[in-house]
Amino acid sequence: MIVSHLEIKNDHEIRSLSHLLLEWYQQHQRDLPWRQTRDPYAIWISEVVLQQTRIDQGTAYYHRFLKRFPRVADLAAANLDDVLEVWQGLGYYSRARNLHKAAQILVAEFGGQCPERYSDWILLPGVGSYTAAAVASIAFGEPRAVVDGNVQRLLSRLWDWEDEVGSKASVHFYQTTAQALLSGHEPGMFNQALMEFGSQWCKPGIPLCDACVLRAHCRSAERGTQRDRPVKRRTKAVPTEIWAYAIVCDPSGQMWVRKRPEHGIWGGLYEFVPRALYESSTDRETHRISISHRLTHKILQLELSIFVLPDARGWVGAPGLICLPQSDWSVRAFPRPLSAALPQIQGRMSS
DNA sequence: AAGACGGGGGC
DNA sequence: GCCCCAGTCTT
Repeated sequence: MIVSHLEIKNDHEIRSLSHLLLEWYQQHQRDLPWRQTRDPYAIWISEVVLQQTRIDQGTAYYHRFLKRFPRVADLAAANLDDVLEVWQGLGYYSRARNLHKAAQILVAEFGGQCPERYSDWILLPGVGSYTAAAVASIAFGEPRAVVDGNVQRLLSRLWDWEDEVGSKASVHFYQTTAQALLSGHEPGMFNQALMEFGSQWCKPGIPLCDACVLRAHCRSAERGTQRDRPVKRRTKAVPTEIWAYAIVCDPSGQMWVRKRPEHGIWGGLYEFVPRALYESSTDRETHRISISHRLTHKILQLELSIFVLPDARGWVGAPGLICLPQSDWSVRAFPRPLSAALPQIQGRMSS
């Protein structure tokens, strides 16, 4: 007979674990901005900002986003370019596009109100099982367990779970185990306790096992397998691509740019003129800037060739290109490595 | 099940 | 240089 993994720890131990966790949380929880509100919109924004993003990096964006778009209706009514401008530099720009679209859906189909239930949240673009569970539990008390990277790490160690993250069995294990632990507790608080503990104590690499209140319940600590949990697929080699751009500009600060397509890398952001669109030119490049930029799945070797013309508008560009005065640079969202190069480009334009 | 999708920080 | 981060969507 197959024994459920939950039976490896009995009901009593499950209750003991969750109780210890909540006690730990009362002592160690951090004072984070989104813990000061019950506004589902603000909590939703915080969850999306924090997807695959460290709290230290995301916090400023959370404040900036809410200040610029305080309510659902403000976000829905905004231009996508303005939303992306606020999101600039944070990465995973589909999050901003999906937030914008979701806000418009809420206005059109939910009367401009945030839904309460997981089953409604999960319907929105950019809201997956984690975010739907987080908002429904934290803002509305729905007993729906969250499973994020912190929770996976913690649970994989407590049970010394050896299946690869992402496998069907693992998805089921993490979800049902977190849900069992949640049972009988205040959902929003418990979910945050679970994540906080994973983040602050059950860390990647070397966790704080010597001072861990759950140590007596941890199969991984018992076996010494902490470093190998959770089990992840081996990372593949990251290929390099060369992206060549022409900076077609003039001393007054005008510069040709174009908006990238909505889908794919840096979707909806602005970039310079692809070198291929300018290669018919007989102009000589005046400067060259090389930038290596590492993404998760590829390394971009950016080659920026600067062409300073007497008057940039004198060039007949290609379809889709626009000539931007310098005063408009800051209101267009550029990918990080390109925006970082702007000051250097500006320096070369006038010299 | 695997890959695309950013950028930054820790060691 | 490698890992990971309050993940989601597409193929």
